[in-house]
Amino acid sequence: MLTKSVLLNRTTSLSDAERDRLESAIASVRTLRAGETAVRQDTPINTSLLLVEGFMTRHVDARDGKRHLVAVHVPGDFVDLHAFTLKQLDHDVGALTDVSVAVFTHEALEKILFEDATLAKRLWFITMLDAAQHRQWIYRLSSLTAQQRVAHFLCETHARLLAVGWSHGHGFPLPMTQSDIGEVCSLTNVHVNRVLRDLREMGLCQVRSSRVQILDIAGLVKVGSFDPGYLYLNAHVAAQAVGHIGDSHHE
Amino acid sequence: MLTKSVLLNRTTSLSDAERDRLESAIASVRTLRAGETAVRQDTPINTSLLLVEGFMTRHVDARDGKRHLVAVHVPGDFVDLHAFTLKQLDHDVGALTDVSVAVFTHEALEKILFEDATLAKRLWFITMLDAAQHRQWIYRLSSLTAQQRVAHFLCETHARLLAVGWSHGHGFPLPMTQSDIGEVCSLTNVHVNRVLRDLREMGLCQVRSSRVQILDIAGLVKVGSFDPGYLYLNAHVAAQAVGHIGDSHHE
DNA sequence: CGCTAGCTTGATCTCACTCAATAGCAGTGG
DNA sequence: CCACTGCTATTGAGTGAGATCAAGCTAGCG
Repeated sequence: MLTKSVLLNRTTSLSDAERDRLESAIASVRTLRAGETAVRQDTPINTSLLLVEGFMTRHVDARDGKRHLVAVHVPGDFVDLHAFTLKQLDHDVGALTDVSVAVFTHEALEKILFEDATLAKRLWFITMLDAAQHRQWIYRLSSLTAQQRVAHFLCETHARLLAVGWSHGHGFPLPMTQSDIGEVCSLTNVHVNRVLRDLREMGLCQVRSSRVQILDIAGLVKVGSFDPGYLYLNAHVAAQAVGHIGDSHHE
Repeated sequence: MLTKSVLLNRTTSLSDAERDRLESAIASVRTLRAGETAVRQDTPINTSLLLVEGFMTRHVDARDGKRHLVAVHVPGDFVDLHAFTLKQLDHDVGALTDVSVAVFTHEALEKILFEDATLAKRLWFITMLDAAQHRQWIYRLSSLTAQQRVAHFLCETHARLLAVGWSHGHGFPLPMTQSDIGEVCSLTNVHVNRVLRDLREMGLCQVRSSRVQILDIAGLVKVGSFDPGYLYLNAHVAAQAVGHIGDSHHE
């Protein structure tokens, strides 16, 4: 089953029994079209979604109609597990591409919480990873320049996709427009464009139509001041994410 | 006991039994001097701290020596409960004032997780509140101007202090320098100074030496586009936080 | 073929930063 | 008591990174 491998990749230390348990808690698998809103702000919900395939976003809408992303989700992410305790969200969840998601009822999660504290702690951990990423996004917005922010975001996304096998070190899918990237880094689409040109001319990476090609990961990491510690990756993936492992070891 | 009332205020829906249970899990109470670092980044820890008295911060250090706050903690906050699952933090925790903190061993928390799933879920919820605040900080940095950011931060802090009885609607303690506020809002101390002057001249609030006096909460809320939904407060406090309850009802 | 969404480049503007100087105030020590 | 130090607050002048405005380009698609 597809979800199984996704769960395996994401939370590496999950035991077989735990994976089985989680998988059997899946109520259904839904698909959404690109652009659809999966969960709307301030709406009571009693399910949480695990992203199986595709990309999703979480974003807050500003009063003036602008929006800002607070998270980009890749396959294997539990996109709104935090709703299990919050019961309603302070932001929207949307599909960036056509996606398929595994639906967990909160009832089923409650059962896990009461019957398998170890697994519950893992789920809690997953939501804490999310918070750690939020903190890094705060750091990115507060302390980095436009060029550094974009580089940092690309490094982060690359690292996370590496962890789930969606990148092999040389490039990865990124189904986002330059305006979308702007909504992550708090930049206008115009300025994102200029920054991407700079990164290209510096020989670091090429970003075009839904795909990022990495030319010099170590350089990109340096420009973005990227340190993957906050992603709590295993050492091997972390090393690869910052370019400390030669590409020749892989594929 | 002091901690009891703090716990009561913060998580309103805690039952007596749960409060007792939590309180009995306290291993010790420590004090720290203003400026001390309670928890250092990337250092393995096996305790979590509940702030009983005083103010604390969580901050990430940038490469260039600058730092940026990712959270300001008020009495009643579980400042590093997230360490229970993460085991080491991606940021520092420091004391803004002299503080006293209740120490919980992760062993004791583990016991709660295994024996009292309902209480464990409340603790999980508390960590999710934290994440919700992180998201709002991202929104603040990305979508608001300097003036709006400062107003928003003041509204947030006021709302949180209202919830724990440290504000009565007209003012509250805020032991932060203008540079500290700058590290929250990603502004220089010089600009924070100008913004505070503006807010004063607009008749909204006065911020001086560790104390904020609120002159027009509704106006401040409006300037900061503040909506306390993300704090998940009870309706009464939320209404008071945005100035929808006349002051005459209180004190 | 025309339409639309996304990408690209140039010119101008502005909000907040930087640099700089002064003032107030608490603590400290002679 | 005053001199001295250090930290915080305040105000002014000049600067710059990124926004805004505007125009043209490219490519997919009905």
